[in-house]
Amino acid sequence: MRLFAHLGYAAVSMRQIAAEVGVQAGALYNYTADKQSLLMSLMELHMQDVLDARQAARSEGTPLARLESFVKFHIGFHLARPDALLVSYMELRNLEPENFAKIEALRRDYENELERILSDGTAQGIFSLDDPKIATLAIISMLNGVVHWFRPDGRLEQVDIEEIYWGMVRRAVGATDWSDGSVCCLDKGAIA
Amino acid sequence: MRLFAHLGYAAVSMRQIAAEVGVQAGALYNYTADKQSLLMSLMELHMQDVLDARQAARSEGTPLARLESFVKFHIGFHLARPDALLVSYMELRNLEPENFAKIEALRRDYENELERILSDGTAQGIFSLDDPKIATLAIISMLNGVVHWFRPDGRLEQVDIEEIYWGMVRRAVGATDWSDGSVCCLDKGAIA
DNA sequence: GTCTATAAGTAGATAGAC
DNA sequence: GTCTATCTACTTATAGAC
Repeated sequence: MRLFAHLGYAAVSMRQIAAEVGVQAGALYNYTADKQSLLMSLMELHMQDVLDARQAARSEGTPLARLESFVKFHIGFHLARPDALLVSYMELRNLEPENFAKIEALRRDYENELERILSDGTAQGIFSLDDPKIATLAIISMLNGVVHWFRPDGRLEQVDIEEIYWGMVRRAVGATDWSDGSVCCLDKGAIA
Repeated sequence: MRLFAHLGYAAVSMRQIAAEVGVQAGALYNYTADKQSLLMSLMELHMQDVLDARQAARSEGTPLARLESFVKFHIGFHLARPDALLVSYMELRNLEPENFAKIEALRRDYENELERILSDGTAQGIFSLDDPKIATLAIISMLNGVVHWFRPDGRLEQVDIEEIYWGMVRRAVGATDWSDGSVCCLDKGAIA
């Protein structure tokens, strides 16, 4: 996973992988049918990991509370697995069509929760979104970007990063009902 | 550029590139010293393209106006060149160190404008951002995500997409002074 | 279950004819 | 300036000894 994340699937040879785990190339084939299966296993296990962890963490509540839970979960979960996130989003094009379809389905399951939250919140007038579908993709992209700059020994702790991103997402969706009692995005008339 | 964008630099052979442009592999070496130089040329020309176009389009004004200009420029420019954007952000790891440093410097020049806008707006109290540096990266990530789903023949026009993303960014930065006269992100006391 | 050796194919890059 | 042919190295994957 580390090699695929840093160098890319196509640029990594079975010999490099073997050297990294301390065996010769031939020995790898006792554990995987071929290189493609290895990539697929890594991605499938990770996606199942994400879905299971999210299932355990999700809870009912207002769309705003569910959104906060989702955003902080996504950041926190992937800050602990930056390589897996990089591979999951950058190596999709190296999956054979059948494998691609499976991973895409899992990814969609995961992202559907966010889309549902945004749709619910918009329907209830809690969020102000023109297009919850695109907002879903935009938010996921924004959150995923964290892996490109995050360093475990950097100036920010995980919780700081969760709060910064949560603040931006909360505002981006135009939430009108803030947990701290403040309000957002009223037009002039509403105030006057 | 199309091959690198869809298949990845490492997965594309010089023979494939030659076939795509209608020559034999050997003929390519009349135009590029080697494969790495070809990637570097593509990326460098694109980055210079972005910087030149942005230089021509940028204007003075409030941080909010400058932010709107930047966001819509970024979306519009890259919707016309999705392959170039994909390569610029996904093939950085395939650049040799010296080339990587050059491209990174150009990318930083470009993104520095956004960071400056966010810093200025925060200093003036127009935006509410905890960390303009991270907000810069978050916004760029969000905007770049558009290439993963955009299809020229899809349901949305370029201008629709610009507006949707601009709306999300405008709210994400916590802008208090809206061009249409509405306000955002006042706390309860300010209204009462 | 790991090794060495190797098969069969492809990679980037070059040489020299035309 | 493009071609064919080729060099050298490396690729994935397999075979068979231990």
